[in-house]
Amino acid sequence: VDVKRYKVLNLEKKKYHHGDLPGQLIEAVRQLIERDGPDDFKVADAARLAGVSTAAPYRHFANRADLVRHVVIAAMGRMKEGMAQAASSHRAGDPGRVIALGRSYVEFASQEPGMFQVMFSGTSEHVHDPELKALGDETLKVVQLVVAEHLGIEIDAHEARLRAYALWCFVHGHSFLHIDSKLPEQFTDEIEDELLRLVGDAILPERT
Amino acid sequence: VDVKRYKVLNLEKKKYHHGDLPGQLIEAVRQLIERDGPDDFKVADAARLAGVSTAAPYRHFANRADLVRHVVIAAMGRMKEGMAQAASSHRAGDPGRVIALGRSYVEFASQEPGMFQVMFSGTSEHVHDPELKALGDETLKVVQLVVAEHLGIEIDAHEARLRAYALWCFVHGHSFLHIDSKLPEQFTDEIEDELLRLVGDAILPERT
DNA sequence: TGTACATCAGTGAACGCGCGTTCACTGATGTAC
DNA sequence: TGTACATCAGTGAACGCGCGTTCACTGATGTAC
Repeated sequence: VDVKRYKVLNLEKKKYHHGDLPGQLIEAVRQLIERDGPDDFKVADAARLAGVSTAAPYRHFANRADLVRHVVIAAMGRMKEGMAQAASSHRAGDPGRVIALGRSYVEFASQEPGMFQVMFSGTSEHVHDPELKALGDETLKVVQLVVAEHLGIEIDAHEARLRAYALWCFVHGHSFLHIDSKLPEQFTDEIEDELLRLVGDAILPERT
Repeated sequence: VDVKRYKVLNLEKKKYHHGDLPGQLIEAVRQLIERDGPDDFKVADAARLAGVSTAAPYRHFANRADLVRHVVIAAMGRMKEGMAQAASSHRAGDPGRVIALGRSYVEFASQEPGMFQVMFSGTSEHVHDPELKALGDETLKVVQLVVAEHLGIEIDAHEARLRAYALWCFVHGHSFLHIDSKLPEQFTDEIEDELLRLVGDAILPERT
């Protein structure tokens, strides 16, 4: 793999002290995960991409897993941010709101497929990290809130939770199938739209 | 990891020639994938588990990836089998049929979580294998057929395909979230039932 | 039915390489006085 | 304001280990005659 083709992130005149190496390593890993696949990036590549020696990362991260953890936290933040924004760009009653929320999720997954897999890769270590769990829960909360408002019921109502989870499953599954290019042939953007609307409507029926 | 705790698969009196080493290696890998995680099994462990030397597998499989490929093919077959059986255990009009189909999918995922991940692990090599793709398509066909019959329309109708895919997304997503133990707290079997019925009904409305 | 031989399916040991991580070091920066 | 010193953030090289894979081999099996 030709790393040299990637421009070194640290563009300014090469200083001995780096400025924000942790941040740039995280960004480097983000890029490498997309380039090489969920778990195939090399710490050394990340270092090179950030323009430092292969030993430098260990001044800031205990080990590879620790680095990944920080990368995932950053990604979760981005995702939650995107969803919160989608939700806040529609009024509470707006039927397009749920669609926008779902689309935001799917979009994240297709823009950062590698990262998406890292975030939801089952038996991976970081599943039980409390910080990550908290972030995940907050994101789910966003969905639950939107659903509850749509249905005009309490956020903690059984119905709200159930339907929110159903929607989550759907976008999650679609995201994965999309990433794995397991979707049926001729799956155009229009069909995706139709799909989102169909499911949104089915699970959160229009209030009349 | 203590391999010795696992009984060697080849129980009969140790013969030099093995009988069905390829099959037993595939079975060994299946077990190891569940034990060690989607991509963490060692070829050497599989060999030990089958009671042969570490070099033996290479008499039957070109390399590790080739072995995995065969393992996945077998798993896909199992999955398809399970779904076909679920479908055939209900009459065409039965509204419980779709539920049974979905449950079969989710059940597979929770019984073989590691394998499920290997089968649907995104950027992994075997995605573009024609034999695997064919198997996957056949499985999707099962779902499409059931959906089409439920709706009383042609299997290739746009509506049938769309709703079949929507259901697929749902069970797929739920399976993954389940595996990643990302499901909301207190998610009992009863709630799962309720969920399946809710979604089934929403996407394939009862004909009245 | 017995022997010669090709072939197949194993073995045990070692090889090799990729890559995470450590080590002894050095250059830069901040603070005390 | 200048110098001494602690501390921090880098470097380049090497280490070490896990594991897939190969190698030269040997034991078992099937077939020809």
